[in-house]
Amino acid sequence: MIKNQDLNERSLYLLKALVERYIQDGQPVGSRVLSKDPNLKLSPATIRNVMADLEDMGLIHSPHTSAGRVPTVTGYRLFVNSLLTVKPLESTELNQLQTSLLEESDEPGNVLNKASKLLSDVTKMAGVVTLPRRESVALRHIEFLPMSGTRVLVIVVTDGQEVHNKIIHTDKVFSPAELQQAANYLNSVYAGRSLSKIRELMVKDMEKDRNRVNQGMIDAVSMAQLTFSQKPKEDYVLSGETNLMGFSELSDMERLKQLFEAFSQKQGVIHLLDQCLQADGVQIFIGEESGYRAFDHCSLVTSSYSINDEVVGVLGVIGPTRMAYEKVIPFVDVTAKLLGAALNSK
Amino acid sequence: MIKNQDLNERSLYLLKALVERYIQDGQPVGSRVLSKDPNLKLSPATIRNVMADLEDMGLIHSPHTSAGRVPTVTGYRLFVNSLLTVKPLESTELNQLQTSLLEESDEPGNVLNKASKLLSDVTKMAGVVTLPRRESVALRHIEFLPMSGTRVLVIVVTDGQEVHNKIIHTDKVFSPAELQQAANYLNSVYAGRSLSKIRELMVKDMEKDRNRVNQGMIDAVSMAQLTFSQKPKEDYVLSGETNLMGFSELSDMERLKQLFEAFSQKQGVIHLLDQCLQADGVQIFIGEESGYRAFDHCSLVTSSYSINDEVVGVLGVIGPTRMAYEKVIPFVDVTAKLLGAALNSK
DNA sequence: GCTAGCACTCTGATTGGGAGAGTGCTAGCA
DNA sequence: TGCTAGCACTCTCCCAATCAGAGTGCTAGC
Repeated sequence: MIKNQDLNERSLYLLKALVERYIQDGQPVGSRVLSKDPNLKLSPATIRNVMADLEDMGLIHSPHTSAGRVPTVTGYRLFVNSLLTVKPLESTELNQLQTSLLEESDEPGNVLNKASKLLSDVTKMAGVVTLPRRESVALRHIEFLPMSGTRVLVIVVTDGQEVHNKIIHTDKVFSPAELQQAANYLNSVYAGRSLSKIRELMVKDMEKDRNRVNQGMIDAVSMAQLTFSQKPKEDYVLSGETNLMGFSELSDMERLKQLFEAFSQKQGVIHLLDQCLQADGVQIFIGEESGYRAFDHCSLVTSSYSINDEVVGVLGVIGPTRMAYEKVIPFVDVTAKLLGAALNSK
Repeated sequence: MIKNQDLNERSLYLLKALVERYIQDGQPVGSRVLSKDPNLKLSPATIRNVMADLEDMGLIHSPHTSAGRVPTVTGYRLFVNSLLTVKPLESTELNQLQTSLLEESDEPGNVLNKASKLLSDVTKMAGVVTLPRRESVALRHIEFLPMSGTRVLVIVVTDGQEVHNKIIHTDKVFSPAELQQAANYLNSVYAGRSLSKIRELMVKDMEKDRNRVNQGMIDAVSMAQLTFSQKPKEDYVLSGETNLMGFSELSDMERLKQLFEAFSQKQGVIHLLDQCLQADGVQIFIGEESGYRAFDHCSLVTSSYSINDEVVGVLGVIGPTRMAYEKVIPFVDVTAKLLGAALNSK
């Protein structure tokens, strides 16, 4: 990896100017243009020499002989890591964000939608927000409804403002009253705990109270186990995909198709986003760095968000590698914090 | 409107051949090509004369002087209305459809997903299925959960395999027990009725039993009214949008963007689909016929589907005007019937 | 009423030239 | 040694011209 020590200050400044310029107008940047930089009192010829060095180091590259230079992924990376001067949000913008996220809404789960839309609207790129991981989120309420035969509809309400439902197949047929009883039992004992905790507790409780266990409790627990046994399907909310169709770097239909297919297949994207769960603060994938072909010509700026100090999800922005990182990064950062706050306060 | 009486048999046959040919290979069809049709023993020159007539009537048109002919919307319309020879599904295909739709799944609402995916997979275009209208679907279960302050989370389970939830704001703060009671009351009295019926009944019941009404009932009914007062947001499941990116007639990025924006804004598309709720059997919009700019270069083949003999939703296929109507039409028709059956049987 | 023939038109692919932009290299200057 | 001026070179983009191919409309004749 290239560190900034490997380059003198002038080269770094030149790289910075070049990347900024390229991000601004999307054209390969030539030596003449850069020579006009007031901080850089150099002739085009000198700049060409420096650029040749940068090219040797793989930081920039020229599409063809007479076409100025364009940053490579490595170039962007160096830029983002050490040259970028982040523009913090203005307080008015921040207030606006805050109010629009905290605004009341009559549908649970809508905060996520709003966050996603916010991300895409502000950046004019695509916004994405993963649903809070059910695992680490507290159970608020569980409910069993009889369907035909041994099929039972389970409704799980969690702290993350989410209502999940699935169908389980029980061993025997339960009466509505029995189901009600089971739900009551589970609600009274386990509400407020995280799902992973609950799973753990259930085993212990059954062991410990073995002698005081009755059939109703066994039924209740076995139904809960059926419900929580499989990992819940992770999912995300995406918005502003269509914004991506406006970018010339994504105008290749085949590429665009692959990108959109990735969006609708979801698992690939989820896997990518999951990698950001661990990371602290803003995480960035530039171009091929994501290792995911469909995203080769995109960058992804993400940040995780938390409910009650526990990281539960990731949100971010997807756009062309040529994006205004200095604005997007702080924006994603703030939005993640605000979303966490919005989910906490409920 | 042009009727087939206005044209002699030969012209009609020629139009049919032309449309079929154009659908097959997407190139403007010239007189030479059609003259090779074994049923049409005519020289290219004669065919040109006939084509000139068809062009005068607005049924076909040529992109430029030396480029063969292409059907216009009116041409397609005549073709679809009276010339089309529909290919019924083979029984093996039908069985396959049936099994894949009836297949068990552990998530409610998944049948709709599957239907949509089926539509897109088979046709290689986009598939769409509207969610069953809650209005005309029976209430199975209602549940109130307290949130902070006067906010109450309402969960409504309907016959259409759907779990809906929304947040209402009550006038006063209710205890969990009161909420439970209210739900119990509503479930015992109104379960099994359609929502529109329930709304009607609630008013009557309150009038009739005025003397026997207690506070609990009033609370229950007022909460139900809060829940059912607004028209529920209609929605649909879309799949295979990306298939549309492969069609040359939709390769214009601006157009494509508008189409995809329409998909994600939803209301326009919903409005369009709603028009098919009334109609019996398969309904087709060709190109501009839909009156919706974003769909100008698309056709929409739809059919309504029913639960318990009541029409509750619409499903269909979206693709370029140049599509294999003779296959798509019966397929959409059958899928709608199968989906109805799948929803009924649960 | 059908067809053969012909002039005409339009597209699309190919070619060549010229303007513009930007480069690499070299030689000279501080 | 580092910077710069100058110059030849290369590549793209745009334009115009050309040409083959496809398909038409029209006319005259069967």
